[in-house]
Amino acid sequence: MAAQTERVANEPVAHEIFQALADDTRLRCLMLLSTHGELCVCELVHALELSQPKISRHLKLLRDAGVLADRRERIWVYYRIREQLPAWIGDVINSTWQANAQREPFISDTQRLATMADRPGDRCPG
Amino acid sequence: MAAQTERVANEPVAHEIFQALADDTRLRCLMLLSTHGELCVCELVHALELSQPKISRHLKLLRDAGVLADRRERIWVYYRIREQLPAWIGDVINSTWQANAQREPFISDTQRLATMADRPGDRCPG
DNA sequence: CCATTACATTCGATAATCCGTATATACGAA
DNA sequence: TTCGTATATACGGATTATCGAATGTAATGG
Repeated sequence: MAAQTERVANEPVAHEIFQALADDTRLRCLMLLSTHGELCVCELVHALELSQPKISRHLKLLRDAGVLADRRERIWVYYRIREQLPAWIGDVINSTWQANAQREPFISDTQRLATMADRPGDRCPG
Repeated sequence: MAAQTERVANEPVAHEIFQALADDTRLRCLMLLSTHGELCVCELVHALELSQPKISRHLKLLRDAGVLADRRERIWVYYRIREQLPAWIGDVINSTWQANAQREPFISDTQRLATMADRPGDRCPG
């Protein structure tokens, strides 16, 4: 009798996926995540040079759209591309990365992330 | 001295492409065009069962985004996916079609197009 | 307890998007 | 020229997106 309210995690509707990718900030986050596996909010804030609330809002939207998953570890929240993401969406993300990784703003985002000091994941900070 | 106003048809920015695909009507048009090569406005109006101004507006947006090209033949205007479209965008469109062709509303759109009477391209109408 | 750091959310304003309706334009036939 | 069909555009209103600034919450350490 809960058929109406049951949440079966339907396949996402295509145009809603594209809407999730249709923003510069979200796409920049996604591009970094597509090659770095997992990143916490503060790493994305640093790499994109944008305000923390702005990044946070966009990550939430990507999570609600079913594209990202998150995980808290100590004080950090790590976002990643959802493992159960339909294959075609993964293909779209990968095609986009392949074709745009060498263009701005993705080059600079990648570089700023690479040269970021005191990243949470770093071992043996001392 | 016209460097500022020169139009070099730059590679489109990724998030702008996704924005063009981020609408149900536009995506439905694009899915039909991805398998039918060329369709005129009235065929899309029939297949999608939407108003002509609505279809027309969305086609214009896709053309302005660099995704579609158009061609007039007699009283009809045929739209098609632009040949010079960057490969990755073609890949995105094809992935989307492969993964969604068997879902609504794309099934019904395809069927209504197939059963449309008096299509402009038809030869020997008598 | 308090302070700090990381992250999330709310609020209010601005801007962008989308639509229906009405009208304009283009072409071909008579 | 006048009409009919096909397509494009303009207008106005409703909805939705996005943002900066401020505030709220969660975890850690002292």
